[in-house]
Amino acid sequence: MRIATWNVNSIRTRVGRVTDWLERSNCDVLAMQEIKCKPDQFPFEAFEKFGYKITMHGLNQWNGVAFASKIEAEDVEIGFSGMPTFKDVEEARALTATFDGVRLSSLYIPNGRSLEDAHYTYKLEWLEALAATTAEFLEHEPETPIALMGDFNIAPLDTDVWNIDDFAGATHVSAPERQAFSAFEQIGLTDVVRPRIPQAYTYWDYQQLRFPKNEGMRIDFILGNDSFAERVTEVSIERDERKGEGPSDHVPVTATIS
DNA sequence: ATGTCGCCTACGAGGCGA
Repeated sequence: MRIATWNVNSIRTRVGRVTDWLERSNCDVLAMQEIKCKPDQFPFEAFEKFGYKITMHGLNQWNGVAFASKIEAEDVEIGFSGMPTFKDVEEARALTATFDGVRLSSLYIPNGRSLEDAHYTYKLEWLEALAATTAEFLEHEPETPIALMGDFNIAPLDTDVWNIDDFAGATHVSAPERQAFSAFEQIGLTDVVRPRIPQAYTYWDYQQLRFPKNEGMRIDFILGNDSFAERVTEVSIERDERKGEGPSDHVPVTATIS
């Protein structure tokens, strides 16, 4: 089974590129983030044409997460237990389902905006709650293979950004964010891509020629428990998907499991 | 060069979020 995660930055704008990639990539389950639409706006037919079923959660023009899969999604869960709200508003940032016995989450972690912003506190709380709920799940079902997949909006290592000196005082690299990220490792999840691809970016800002200059960030991850990680046979970061006409600012990250 | 993109409202262009 080949799975992938991709922040598509609007599925309505990107539908052609996403279905083109699915057709070429032999992907069984794609976790998408930032679909940026409500259910009545989602281009279901384009995916159905290529044999993919859509499971989605979108509330408005912001955020939004989904799966496109050749495999039936079972036990679908919107959000997660204890998921924080922002100013009492629930956001469309988490969707979980089981595919052939593998439990996968599509996650769009809050950006944080700046270290002084209320969204930064929200980001840290959101990550802490996700780790707590995941830890509880793993205690009850350690044998179930699971993976948290998505745009974490955190660069865990200094080498995950093009120049760490440019990130002084910025989000994505702060100690609290990195600590929140490492909490997933403490509860038994590991990044299944990094051991096989030690250095690569998954995101390049549209601004300031970041991609031509290869000034990117590694912020999209697949974190699996042991039951998942031991089945991984191959991974990739689809850098070519940042090229050409109308790309997302993120590229797909994939894992093949036996 | 603040070298971009995509959403919204509401019909032109500005505001917001990333």
